[in-house]
Amino acid sequence: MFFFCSAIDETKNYLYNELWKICAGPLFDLPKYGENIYYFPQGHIEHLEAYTKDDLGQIRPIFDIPSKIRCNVTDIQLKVENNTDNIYAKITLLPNIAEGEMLIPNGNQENHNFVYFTKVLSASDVSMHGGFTIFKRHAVECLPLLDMSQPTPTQEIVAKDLHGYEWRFKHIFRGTPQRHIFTTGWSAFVTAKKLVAGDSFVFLRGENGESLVGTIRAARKQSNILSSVISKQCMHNRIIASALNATNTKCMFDVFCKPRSSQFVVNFNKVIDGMNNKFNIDSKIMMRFEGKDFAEIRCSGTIVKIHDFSSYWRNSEWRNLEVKWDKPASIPRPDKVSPWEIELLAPTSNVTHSALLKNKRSRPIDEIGVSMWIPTLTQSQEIGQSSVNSPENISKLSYRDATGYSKNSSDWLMSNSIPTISKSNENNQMLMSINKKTTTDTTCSYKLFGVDLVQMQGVAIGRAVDLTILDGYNHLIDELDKLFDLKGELHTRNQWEIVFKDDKGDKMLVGDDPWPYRVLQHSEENSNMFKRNGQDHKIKEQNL
Amino acid sequence: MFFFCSAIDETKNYLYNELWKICAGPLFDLPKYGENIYYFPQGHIEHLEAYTKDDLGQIRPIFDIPSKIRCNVTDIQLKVENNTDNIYAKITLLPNIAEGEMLIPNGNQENHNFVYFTKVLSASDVSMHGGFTIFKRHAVECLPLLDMSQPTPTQEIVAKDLHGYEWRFKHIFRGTPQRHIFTTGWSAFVTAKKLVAGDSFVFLRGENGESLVGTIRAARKQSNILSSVISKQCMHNRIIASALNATNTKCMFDVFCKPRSSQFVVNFNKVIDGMNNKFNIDSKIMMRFEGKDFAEIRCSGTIVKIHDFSSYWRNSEWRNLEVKWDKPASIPRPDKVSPWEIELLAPTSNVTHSALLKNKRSRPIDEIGVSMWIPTLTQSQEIGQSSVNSPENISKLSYRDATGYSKNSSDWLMSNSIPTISKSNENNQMLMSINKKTTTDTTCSYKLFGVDLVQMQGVAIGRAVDLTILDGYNHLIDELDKLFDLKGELHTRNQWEIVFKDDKGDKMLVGDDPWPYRVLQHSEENSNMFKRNGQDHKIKEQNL
DNA sequence: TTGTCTCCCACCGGGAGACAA
DNA sequence: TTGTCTCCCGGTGGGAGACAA
Repeated sequence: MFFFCSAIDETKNYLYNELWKICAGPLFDLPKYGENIYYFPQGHIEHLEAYTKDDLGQIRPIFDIPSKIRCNVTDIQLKVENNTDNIYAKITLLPNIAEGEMLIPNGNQENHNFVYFTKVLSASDVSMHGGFTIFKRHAVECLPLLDMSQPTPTQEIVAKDLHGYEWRFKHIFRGTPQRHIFTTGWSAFVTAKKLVAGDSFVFLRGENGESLVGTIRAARKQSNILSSVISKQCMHNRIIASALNATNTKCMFDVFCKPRSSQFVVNFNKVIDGMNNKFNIDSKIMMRFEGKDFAEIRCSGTIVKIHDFSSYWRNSEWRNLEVKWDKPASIPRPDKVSPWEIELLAPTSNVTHSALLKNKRSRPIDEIGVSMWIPTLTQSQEIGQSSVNSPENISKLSYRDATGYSKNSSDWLMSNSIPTISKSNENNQMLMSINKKTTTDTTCSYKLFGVDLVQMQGVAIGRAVDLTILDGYNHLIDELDKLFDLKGELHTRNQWEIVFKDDKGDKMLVGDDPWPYRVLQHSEENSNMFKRNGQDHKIKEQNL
Repeated sequence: MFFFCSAIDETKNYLYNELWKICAGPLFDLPKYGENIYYFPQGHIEHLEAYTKDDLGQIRPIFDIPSKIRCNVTDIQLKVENNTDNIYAKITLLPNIAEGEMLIPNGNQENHNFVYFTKVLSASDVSMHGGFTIFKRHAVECLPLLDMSQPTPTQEIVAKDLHGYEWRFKHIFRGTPQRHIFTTGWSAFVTAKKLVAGDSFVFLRGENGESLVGTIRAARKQSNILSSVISKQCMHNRIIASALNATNTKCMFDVFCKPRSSQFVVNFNKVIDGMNNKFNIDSKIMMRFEGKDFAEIRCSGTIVKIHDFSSYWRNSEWRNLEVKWDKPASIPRPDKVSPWEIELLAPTSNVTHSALLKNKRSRPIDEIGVSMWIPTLTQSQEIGQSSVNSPENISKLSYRDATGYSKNSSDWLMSNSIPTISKSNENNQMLMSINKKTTTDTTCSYKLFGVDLVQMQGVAIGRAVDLTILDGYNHLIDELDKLFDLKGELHTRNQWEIVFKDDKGDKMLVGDDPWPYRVLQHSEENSNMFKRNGQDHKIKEQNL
């Protein structure tokens, strides 16, 4: 059976959204409310065709509709299929008549803290006998603390899934050597969710103690083949009708997007930037993919053909570049890509420079291949019975990628036109200042990603903030507030200002530029995801 | 999940079709190849709406399309949903331009024999402990004989379902008192098919020993809600597009029909006849429904309103009659019906007569209410160890309905314009003659439905044929052949002719008129269906 | 630290007759 | 004849430590 059903509304709190985004993976580009996007009917058809078994061949659109339609996002609903736990987004699009962005209602996007972990399930985890082994780190950081004075400490974990259905797990600390295990309740979960080894389990715990669980299936065969009643022809008609309607009447219409499938709703600027790139035959390009265990992998290739227009869509840029990939890969890769999906690799510094000037979002890449974040956890991570909720216990989780290249932060910084942190200038200092407004230029500086020194009001305090684990300005401010025990004063911004300053002295106020949307993703040596973000165990002490 | 999938082709033998028809129930009017029908887009929308959860309210069709479209049936495929066992028919329709019937390829519709039973499952049948109790009659007549010399006779029954999947049941005769039980394998079947008490189990056994099993769900909540991705709007568009296309281009199109839902493909003559009826306010009418346990029940009512046209469809006769039912019923009944769904009850004999003249398909009804076939099984039905495959053992299964009114045969006979067998003339003689062609008018006559005398070549032999258990002429000829041990001579028709003759001496040759399509259905005191048709135990001896 | 194995035993569910409707 | 009950017992599967990677 193949049911779509919206999740129960009560569950759609911030945790629900966070879980949804974790399940969607880091490469899924969820648009924001009010965002200016391009809708590609051609990509929409391609998207839906992935879910039909009957291949009737390419159907020529009857009507002369544009290959892309500029729209504003007027609604986003994060949903989940009832029986498969597959997630999808219902996105409402309004074709925009006038240029420019919509006025976005500045919803009070409250800042919530949570912790989460994901684990790729082992054969034992899904085996008939026994339960689910929780990594010690995950248990310590994401589960309520057990009463270790007991001989075999036990508690019941209650967590809802995306449907709002409640699951109960017995969390026990036993065995020789001792370990954290989910026993009673786990088997039912595995059976109900039809989990197999290689699938992933996601556990989230919010600041109020509320817990959510989710699943991410390993890239297996697409099991959601649509009913034959809903023919390919019908889907085509539906899409063409929507697109026609959109261009003619400028009425809102809904599209349904699934992660790990054709992304036919793309940010307007991203499309424009991508098309501005001068791709030629033999251009070297790079594209990001989701590899095994949700790690982002980058593949380089060469453009071998450029289709000026599709046979059926006039002047379509959708997958108009044919690419030959440099190396074979275990993941499926398309041979035709769209300009905005890839980055141009500059063969000469000359071209690199022009590309940088033309497209501020592109950046030079030092090394092509897997560029994963390797966590360098300190020994102090072992948390004992002591309270972890005081500023004194706040410490740093330092992540550094294999190349020393601060990927996520550079994305963010580059969008602010601040010089790139890359291998070539990894020793530059990037300062973030929190200045008391009454005072002048005494700054506290933060060592970002283990690169910079840390000061506050001129006093070096040797603490760092990992931007990669933060989701936005409010979150950052929260962290800083807690870091210095400012008791919320930073939030009001009456007494403090937060300034970013690079090594050349250029400054920018926090909030001047949008925090880029991204689902953070850290891959570890065993490729399990881990995110550290919560209230109780948020930031741990680091000895400098 | 909600998958449609065509059954494996190998299973689509005659038994598959018979099982499908049994599951569809007696009221489902499956069209025939080449049949002239009316397609009602309005009814199609209503049909599909029954499977959508979102009620967006009535959507006004944009285009001006006719409320009914005359078509020929060019293909019929009997299908089954993969996970629910719900059956549906894919019917290909060709809008007909010229009047008249299509030339129907006279496919060699081979005559096959089979036996079957259905049982409404008791709480014990689906309970955790134990198996499925088979009624003794069903076991004796439909299952291979057990070796009763054993202390606990046992055999394995292997049967395929509509998907071609093979199920194995241990058939054992045990207990005190002894009874036939399916044990091993039954529980798995119940679990897999998600059967609950009240659902029905169907077992079919063909002449070659092949067995099929099926399920009929009790009228429960419709569980097949379509995906929200497939919106109501999309379905409407699809139907309107199909209908538009049909009227404009005269191209073939497919529709999917489900039993026990709006019948939007209706025989052309049935529609015309229905519309020819002069329905007025306060007209008394009768309509057939499927009651509990698939028994046909008849409900009488009064027309309280006639809509001359629908708001959205011009001159639509679809459900244009509003009915107030005389008595409350446990089954859901529509308050709006279409003329061809109901029969006009004549308040005066005058009107009755005119109705009969106008519409040869209508007939007077003696009694409103349940008119079920009550089997009058003879004691000789107890089959022992003796061979049952010889003509000597052939006997009669006599069915007679509660009113003495030979329902099925009268349908058939009336369509041949031979005087009605009804309560008023139940003592009339209806003769079927098998004449050796070389001889003249010495006839053998058969007592039909226990009314007539039996002769052959002028010799009374006191045997009868129950037309209600036969599916066509070939089947009839088979039975007669076996009845008189003619060793296939009847089939060649070289030496014999088969003639129907009524009490006024009117004759008709067998084969002159199409055997009416019908799924035979006999309801018993416990309302379980039973059909007696097989080879091994086909017709049993009757002492006259 | 964590994956896998095997052992153990409680419990579930299939299969039987008892008994009554 | 057939529906329901209870009893019985064997297999399954959840839960435990052992042990190795």
